[in-house]
Formats: sequence, C-alpha cells, structure tokens
Amino acid sequence: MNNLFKALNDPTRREILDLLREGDLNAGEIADRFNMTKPSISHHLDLLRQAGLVESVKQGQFITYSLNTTVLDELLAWLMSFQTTEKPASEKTPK
Amino acid sequence: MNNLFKALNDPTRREILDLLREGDLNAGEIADRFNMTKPSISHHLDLLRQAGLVESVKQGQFITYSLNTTVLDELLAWLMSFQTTEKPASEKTPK
DNA sequence: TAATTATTTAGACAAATATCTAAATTTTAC
DNA sequence: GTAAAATTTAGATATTTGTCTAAATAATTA
Repeated sequence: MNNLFKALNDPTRREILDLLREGDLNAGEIADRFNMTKPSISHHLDLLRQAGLVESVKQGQFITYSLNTTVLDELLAWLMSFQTTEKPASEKTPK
Repeated sequence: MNNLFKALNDPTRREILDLLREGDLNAGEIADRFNMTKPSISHHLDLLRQAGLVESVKQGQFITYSLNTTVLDELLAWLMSFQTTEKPASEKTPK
C-alpha cells in the first residue's frame, strides 16, 4: 500500500495515469505530453510500475505502457471502509 | 486533491485515521499510541487537518480530534472513474 | 557496421519531508 | 499568582524526492 500512495502522491504521475486511460502509449509519447525531460518521465514511469499501476512491454525499440487498475481495488476497499465504519449520527457524542 | 494525497502518503498518518474511526481522541491520547514524540504527532495532525481529513475542537486544555471522511468522497470518485473508463476487453488492441 | 533513435541508468543538486529537542502558549489546580 | 499539564511553534538535521545533464544500452536503418 505504501508504494501505491507514494506513486499517487505526485501530479505528474496522476496525469500519466489519466493519459493512459485513453489508450496505451510508449515512453516517448508520454514524455511528449509533458514539459519535462525524458529521464524524468522515465523515473515517474518506474515508480508507477513499482506500484503496479502500469505495465510495460518492450516492442522492438519502443516500450509500451498500459494502465493496470487492479491495484486500485485495494485502495478502493480501504476508502470505502471509512464510509461504512463511521458511526451513524445517532451514536455520535451529542454536542 | 494534492493535500489529500500528501496527507495519505505516510503510514503514521494513515494509522491515525484508522485510530479515529473508533472514536474521537485528543492529541495526547493519539501520541500515546505511537513511538514518536508529541511534536511529531502534532505535525502529522496538522497535515491531516490541512487536508480536511480531521477536525479539531479545543476543549479546555485538550484538543479533540475527529475524523471527517467527506473529503474522501472526491478521491473515491476519482478512483471509481478508473474502473468505469477502462475499455472493455473486447475493445482492447488484440495481441 | 556505422549512424540514428528510443529509452534507461548514473550521478548531481535543490526542495520537500519526517523527526527531534527546546521553548512558547494556554488552561487548570493549588 | 505560581506550578503543572497539554499542546503547539520554532529551529535544526538527516533522509527522501523530483528534476536535470551526461552517459549507457538496445534496436533499427542505411
């Protein structure tokens, strides 16, 4: 879970995830969308990969990145548990 | 959204949130649960407050912290949009 | 096989972060 | 009103992080 939160805690990386929703892209195509050098984007992709949020497949000279949302299920479950474990208003300490 | 991800990107802070699910606690009670100094916990509580995840009410000498999960709705919506915007397998690029 | 292209790795550096100790603030109790 | 208790603020420091440039690796093309 730590790697996941770490990966999500950066606007560039979240934008990359949003980009990949529309379809797979290779590293160069991703870098082209950002005002940032390729090594920097490469590093962000690495962190996303470590978190399991993206997968990479080498196709010849290119490396294609694709989204993997199954990791988000764990986070989703954690978040939803907050909705359900909260005590109902009637049980809350009255003012 | 940035503050929210930042706040969640720390195991101590996530543990504090989990603690508060069982009921409100004051700063000292929270600090007692961790192997960390009070100023450090105070700082974590500050970041959680900045993200809107907790609220604090001063009661005499004590400051009571309570969970506010409404901020998580935004994150929940973002996460769920990943489940729905993913293309169905049939539309994915065939091998 | 030499040059070009796509991507990553390595190393440097500034900025952000987590933690600590010491001091300040505020409230309560004698 | 002084002392004690709860909490925060201030300031220091080590670690982590995001970014860059330069170099390395691997695949393609001429």
